Amino acid sequence: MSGPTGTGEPAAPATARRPRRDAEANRRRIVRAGREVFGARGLQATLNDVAHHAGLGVGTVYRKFSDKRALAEVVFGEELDEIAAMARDALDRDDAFDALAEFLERALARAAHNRGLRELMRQGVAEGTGLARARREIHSHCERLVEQARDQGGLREGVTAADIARIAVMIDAVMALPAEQPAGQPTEQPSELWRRYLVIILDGLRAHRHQPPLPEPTEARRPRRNHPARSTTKPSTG
Amino acid sequence: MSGPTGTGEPAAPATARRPRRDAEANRRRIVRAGREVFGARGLQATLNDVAHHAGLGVGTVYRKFSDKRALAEVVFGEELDEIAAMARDALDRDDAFDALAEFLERALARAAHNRGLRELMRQGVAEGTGLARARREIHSHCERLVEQARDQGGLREGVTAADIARIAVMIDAVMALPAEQPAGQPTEQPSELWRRYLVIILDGLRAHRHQPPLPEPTEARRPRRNHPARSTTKPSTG
DNA sequence: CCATAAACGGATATCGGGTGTCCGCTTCGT
DNA sequence: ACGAAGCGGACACCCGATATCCGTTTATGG
Repeated sequence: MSGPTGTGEPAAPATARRPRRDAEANRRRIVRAGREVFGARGLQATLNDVAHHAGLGVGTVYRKFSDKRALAEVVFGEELDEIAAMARDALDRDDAFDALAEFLERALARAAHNRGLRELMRQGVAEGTGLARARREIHSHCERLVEQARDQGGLREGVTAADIARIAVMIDAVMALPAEQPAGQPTEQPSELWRRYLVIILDGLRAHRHQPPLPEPTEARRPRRNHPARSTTKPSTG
Repeated sequence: MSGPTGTGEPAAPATARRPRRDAEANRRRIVRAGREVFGARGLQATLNDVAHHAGLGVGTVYRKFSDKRALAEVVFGEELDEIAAMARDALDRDDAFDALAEFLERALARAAHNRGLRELMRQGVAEGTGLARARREIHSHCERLVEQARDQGGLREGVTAADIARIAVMIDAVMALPAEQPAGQPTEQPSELWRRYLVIILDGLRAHRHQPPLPEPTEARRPRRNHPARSTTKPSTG
């Protein structure tokens, strides 16, 4: 991430004096705390929260990261890079549809435990940051995966990489749900309910005999059409 | 919130003096403005906003509705009642799956133009309000619809009314997306993209030959299991 | 071991925006 | 026309996030 250093820290002179050992360690502690706090409480956690969680003073945090955005950029940059790696791995699989499905499952499982990451993806990522780079990498891997899956005949006609991103958004929405507990157990562990809907959606994404084309290839054209929610395999006798 | 009257206004004595004509008219204007403003800008719009939009002073609004919640309750009560009516209508159709699909489509089309309504559904509805009543009515209609659709063999095994609600939440999530415009037109009309995903999900909801059971019937049990995202009709040669 | 610069801590000033009140003015209704 | 009911909207209040400032502590190397 050198060259276009857009990470948020004040640039040091080329002939940089080596910083104090403990200062470097603290920086790492802050990033770690950031990951934990943002993960658990979301982006709305304050840098004060992060500082306290790291066992450090607010001042220290603000000296190393000009503001919350700067820290978030580092924290979620790492996170996104790991997800990009998952996508890269998926490219090696034989069955592209399965690869896509498993990638989604792995990436979303990661997101399920990381509220901040989910919020970040929802509100989008500023161009020119390391985040944007990782996001782009993920997207391009997905494009290739989608293409392969379609060539292999496993994927419904008309599905694009953009769809994959939006499916992630949808699944994310059910993760964000209040998580009602029907009866007893006070355990507040993250619900696994989202997997249920991933299965449903993946089944809707598979190639079948006589599927009608999906509406709205990718833009918001043509508000014409009467029953856009009517689709495949009607239970008709035919 | 005494007795069943839970609408939010300060209760008047039983022998109520008829209010001034203009006062009543203003109340209606406020509700109308509330519907428009909350619909367009979401729940975070202030009562000041609503007042201004209604062409009235803030004081007037606060005299009639103690706070934003009170107004929202009236505004979205009406809205939810209309959706409940849609669900009731659906019960008359012959094919229950189609009825369900069309209900979803109609209700979501409504939601697509009403940001406030969507926000409200996302964050849930306080028990004891008129909203909760309407929500319950919708839910129970959905239950019947789901039951019928399953009996008719059109619906995948294990789908419940709660799923329907969560599907609405998922679709809502794509409505909330920033709505990127790929090229030219500056028109900011509400995207119809969500229909695409409704189709996909409905296809995943239809009964097919040899579908495996959905994971997690309704609660968050069993974190065991290795590939929960693997499902139907593998492109296997069989 | 001391001197000194670097790093730290955290109390606190600042800011911003939503909320809801208050009271002088206007309008309705009789 | 007169009093009560209703209205308007400036503004005081509140709350929480942000970021600074400076006295104190600590690493480092001479």
